[in-house]
Amino acid sequence: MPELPEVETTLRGIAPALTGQRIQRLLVRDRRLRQPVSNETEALLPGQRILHLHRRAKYLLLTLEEGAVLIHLGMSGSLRLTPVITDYRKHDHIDLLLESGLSLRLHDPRRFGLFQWIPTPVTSHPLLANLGPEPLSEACDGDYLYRVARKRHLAVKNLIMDSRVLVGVGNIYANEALFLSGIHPAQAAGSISQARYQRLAIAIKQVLSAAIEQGGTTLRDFLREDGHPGYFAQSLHVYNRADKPCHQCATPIEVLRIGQRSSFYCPVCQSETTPDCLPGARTGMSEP
DNA sequence: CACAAGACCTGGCAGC
DNA sequence: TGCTGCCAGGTCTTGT
Repeated sequence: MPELPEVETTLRGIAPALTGQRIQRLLVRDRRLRQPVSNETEALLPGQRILHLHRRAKYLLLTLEEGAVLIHLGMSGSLRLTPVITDYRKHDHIDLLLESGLSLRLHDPRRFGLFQWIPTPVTSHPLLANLGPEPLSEACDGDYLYRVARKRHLAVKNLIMDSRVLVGVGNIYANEALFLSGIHPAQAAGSISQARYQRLAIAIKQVLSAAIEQGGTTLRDFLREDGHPGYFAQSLHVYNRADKPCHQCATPIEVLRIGQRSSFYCPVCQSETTPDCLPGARTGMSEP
């Protein structure tokens, strides 16, 4: 599943093949994505040079001579480079053919992804204008989280998954970061101490960084098949581990619905009475 | 304004 | 074996 680390890994993987390349042709086999691929997109891409690529939240941005291409992988999307555009599979919706002969191909079974030309400056685009800070940036720290959580009553898990507050933290990493910082996912955001938010900020960075490092696995995958589950699963402490023993205290992991999403937690390590110092003993990634 | 729930879509899987 | 129904994921939209 494309979470931030996978998007970052994808970016690093495709950037060398795309940077500086001129787009020869855009082939749209199925325009029905989260937003239909616009006529503008089809008209404006061919002939333009890709100046550079970067990531914002889970969006990939290809900066062109005029405007940019905004790509999102949704829940099931993947990008890969292919030398042959005639050999395509089901759900290979888009091919962006480059002058090198390689093609950037979007594969997305559930079609929640996005592939759209947008004008510059991209930061004023509605989809990008209201995004919170990057979790790996200095702007994301305990003081910031504590500040935005003041007087908020929603579950802390929902707070850190709100893209206006913080981008890139999906369900898996929200669960993991809350475990590492000893916070119950349903606890009201405004009731959590500043010290605990310091731990949470560190845990978010830690879990995302670790996953990006393991992205090497994904990197190899996305050039061939779409790299599916399992690649980071070995490192997960709570996600998808209902009834299995907590890596820290052996208590069975519990599951709860918060904001329509499965939330996994250890009832002992993640309770309001868990002292701030207890999970601190964790080295981060105790081996399963 | 804050928050919750719904919608979108398909593949995979459990249960019959 | 095939059918039904549920679930997963991210984020925008709608409802309370």
